[in-house]
Amino acid sequence: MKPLFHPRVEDLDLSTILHACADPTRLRLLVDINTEPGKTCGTFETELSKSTLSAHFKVLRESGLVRQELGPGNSRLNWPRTAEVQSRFPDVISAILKSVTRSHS
Amino acid sequence: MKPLFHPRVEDLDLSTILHACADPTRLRLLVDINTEPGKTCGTFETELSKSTLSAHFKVLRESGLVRQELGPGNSRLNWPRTAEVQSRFPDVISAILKSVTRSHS
DNA sequence: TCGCGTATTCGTCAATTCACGAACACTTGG
DNA sequence: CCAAGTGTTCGTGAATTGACGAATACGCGA
Repeated sequence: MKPLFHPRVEDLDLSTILHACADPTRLRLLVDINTEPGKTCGTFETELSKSTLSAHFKVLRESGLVRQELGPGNSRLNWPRTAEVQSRFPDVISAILKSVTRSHS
Repeated sequence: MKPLFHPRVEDLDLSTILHACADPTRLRLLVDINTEPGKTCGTFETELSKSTLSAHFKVLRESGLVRQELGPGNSRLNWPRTAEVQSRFPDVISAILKSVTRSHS
């Protein structure tokens, strides 16, 4: 099987990361992954089709915001790479996540 | 003449703001505006055409990141609305701006 | 090995984005 | 009033995005 691509920390690009966060669906996914690390793709609440959701996860993964690891039964476990991203761009992701959870409550 | 539209603070939308920041050109403009408040549109270093640049300023303005004010000779003075944006989404913009200036030096 | 569950890939499609030049609008100095 | 300077608007075109269903790939339990 094909290994999933993940950018190295030194290759992270701020514009790419912001673009990944700029979509409401992806921002929601990112918050959920950070709230409940290790969730599989099928466990997210959404109205979107599987293929659309898969594409969004791909954007998050290739931007470096999320690490996807193979789980049981061909599932993907989604882990936040927030700490790694913060090492390159301090406070950016944490501030975004806080703003979302804050305005949502 | 037509007054330029500016969103109210309570109408700011995080996804819209992140989208505005996600373009490298606009991010650069935003940094420049914050570094040197009051610059006119024509004083930014760029290879882009006037119409393209004008469109980018419009995105920044309509997202709420920048206030454009009429200056002498039909020019536009560009002011950051960073403080206002921060009141809705604390630390988001400041963290982004710091990351850009930091990685650029 | 067969079938089920999970997720990706592919092809398509409508909508949006980003770029440009030409034309227009507005202010100001001569 | 005219010309120069500054930006916006409009029409165009190429590229990207975001959505979907159908088909495919993979792991695992029976």
